[in-house]
Amino acid sequence: MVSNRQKQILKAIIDLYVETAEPISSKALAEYMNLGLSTATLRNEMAVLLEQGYLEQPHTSAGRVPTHKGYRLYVNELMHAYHITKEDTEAVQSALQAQQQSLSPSYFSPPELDHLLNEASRALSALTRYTAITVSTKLNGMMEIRRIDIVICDDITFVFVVVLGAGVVRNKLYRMIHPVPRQQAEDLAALLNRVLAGTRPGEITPLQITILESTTEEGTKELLAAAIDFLKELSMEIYEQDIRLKGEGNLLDYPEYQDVGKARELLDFLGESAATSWLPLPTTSSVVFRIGNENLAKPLQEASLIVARCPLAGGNTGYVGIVGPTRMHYPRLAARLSFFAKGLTRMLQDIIDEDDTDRPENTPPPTREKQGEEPN
Amino acid sequence: MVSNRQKQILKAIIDLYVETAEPISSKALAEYMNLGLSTATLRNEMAVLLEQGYLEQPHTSAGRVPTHKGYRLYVNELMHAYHITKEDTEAVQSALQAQQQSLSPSYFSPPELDHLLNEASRALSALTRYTAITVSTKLNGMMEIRRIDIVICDDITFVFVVVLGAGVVRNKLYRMIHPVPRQQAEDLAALLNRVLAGTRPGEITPLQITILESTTEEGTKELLAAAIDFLKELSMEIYEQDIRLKGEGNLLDYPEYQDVGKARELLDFLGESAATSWLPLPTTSSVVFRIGNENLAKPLQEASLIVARCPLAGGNTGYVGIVGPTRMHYPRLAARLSFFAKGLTRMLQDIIDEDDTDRPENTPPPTREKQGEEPN
DNA sequence: TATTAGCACTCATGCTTCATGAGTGCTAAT
DNA sequence: ATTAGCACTCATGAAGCATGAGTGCTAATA
Repeated sequence: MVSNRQKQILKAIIDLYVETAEPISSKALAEYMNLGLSTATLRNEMAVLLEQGYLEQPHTSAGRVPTHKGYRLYVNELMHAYHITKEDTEAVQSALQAQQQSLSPSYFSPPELDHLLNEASRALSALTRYTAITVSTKLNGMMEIRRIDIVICDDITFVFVVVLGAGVVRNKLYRMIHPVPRQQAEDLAALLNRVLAGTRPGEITPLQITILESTTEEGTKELLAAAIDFLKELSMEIYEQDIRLKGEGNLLDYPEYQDVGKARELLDFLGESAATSWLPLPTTSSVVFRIGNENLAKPLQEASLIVARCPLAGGNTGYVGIVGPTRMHYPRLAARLSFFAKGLTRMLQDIIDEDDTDRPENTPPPTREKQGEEPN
Repeated sequence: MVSNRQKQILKAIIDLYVETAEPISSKALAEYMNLGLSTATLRNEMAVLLEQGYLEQPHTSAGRVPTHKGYRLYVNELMHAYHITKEDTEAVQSALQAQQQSLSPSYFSPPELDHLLNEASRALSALTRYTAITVSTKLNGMMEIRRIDIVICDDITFVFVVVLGAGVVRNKLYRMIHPVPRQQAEDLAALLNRVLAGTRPGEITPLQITILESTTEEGTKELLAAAIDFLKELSMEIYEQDIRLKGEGNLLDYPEYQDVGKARELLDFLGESAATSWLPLPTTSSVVFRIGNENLAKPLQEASLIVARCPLAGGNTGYVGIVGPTRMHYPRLAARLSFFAKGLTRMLQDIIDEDDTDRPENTPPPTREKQGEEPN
């Protein structure tokens, strides 16, 4: 049981500790809280919190430091909503706008998205002074195939080109063993369009495959197999995540990582890990925290993660987050992160909208439901 | 003037210092060199080298440490060629082969090259225990255009697809203000092929542009402008460099970067710098060194760079290198780097060759001169 | 003339000691 | 339930000191 007053004390300790990075004494706390309470009373309460595992002592005659459990209680119940300042707003917006300008309005390709998110990471790490993480799927699973084409290089070399929604284009070159006559390749392209246009790569049905296979003449079986291979690869990409880290050096600013050994351990882990297994991905629009030993990975045991969801074009989801020592200003960072994620979403939405507004009549209508939002 | 014996002493000091990371005393030197010379003699010689600026003393009663000037003399004149060990060879080869397997034989696209070089950087940093750098141009300037196609999405939306040598494909989506009839777009694609196939993107002549413009009818002027814009963008990419860094954390292993401030300065610089302005790019096949204060960038003043050239497909050039404290084993690292670069070149050459051997008859013959090498 | 033995001098390093004071836990008074 | 008071703990930093590795210089030696 934690009394209300104890919670207030815990909150004050954490707020103060986050600021000073030094163990909090009963005296400092009394001054900071400015209630009518004496240090002795606070010491008693602190002793209870210590007993319950919300605080710990570096050594007998030192102040108290929050434990991971303490931080957890803090983010769950105690922290105030942080109202981002005008400076925050402006910093985020100017950072995003700088990126937006570099995007040509009529064009949006995966490497460009990659570059954009790279820059966004950079901006985020500069903004928060922590190491920034962004995650996105390689391919947006909600985009349907608009068009498939086969570029014929020679009679055994073909490039499949798939144009998806929002101007995303993917291609892959295949080389056949047996030559394929030009006409047959063109026929196959037409067939692929007929059968697959309007479908999402992840949602191609066995029925469609069957139709393709049964309609295809003998000479293009190999080419069709290549096409199916390509589409399968595309559909895999929907589940592959791109992860980017920026501002690793920021960690070295914090007293927690003055020990080079600690810093190296974490930096190595972050550098090696292409996987997102250690990253909590929030399923709602709220920010998620993973504090200290809540992390399974050893190098993260003394670190915290804050991650926000960031809806990208057409129902796809990206994530932005930060890593740092457990002693971080959770409410402020959560607010900034959330604001940043929203800004990024809006910005990408703008681009997509621009691309989708004048959807032509001769392409199949989108099957997806639009979210009910006011048009821009 | 530096006598021969002084050079030998300098060499020994550097070799020993690289190993121990501690100032070298006359006694340690005498033991290490094992000539019949007394410590007093060595001290005299060391005093001369100190005077000449090849050595310095941390404090009066301490051993000697090589200066940047000392290292420079060392790499220029003193160091022995290092013969890489069997372990080195095997490590490099297994690292490269691991990558090679992940490449599908018939397919080679820019993101895949990017991924490959990323992995190569990783392998290099693991191999050398330094921070690895790889540089490549975004587009190989020697590849000629094999085919241009226009994928028609609707009457105002078009995707240009350019297939270059070695299976590299680029595309870009454009949106017109005025609709373009299907037939006209197809005509333009045919025209573009006729005029530009076989040309390198960087070598499109004003004459070719003129031909295109004069042949094009009024309705496709806008589309042609888009095409030219795209080609211009491609030709720009030839001069844009992609730079990748891996293993930043390795730096923290060295005593030189135990000071977090120093480490942060360098890591920040490396993380920020997308530019290659600070990286020496060798013009010959030999390895280039940039030692300590030979670097203009302040954060690199205490660091050294070693860079090897790495010819990529078709006359294009990439670079691989490492960064670390000035105290590094120059001959060994140079040898490893050089070997690594050669391995990478050979591996990419294999892929390209495989792609070029069966060059079809119906594409124009290459205009480039082949280097006189035995076929694989 | 080149080398070396000898010696005084320097100075980083690590150890101990010591004083300081911030901070605690506990007890008894309010 | 709160608090004043007090003895106790212990990190911190300064000061002093011994140690010894390493030097520069001089004079002897080959």
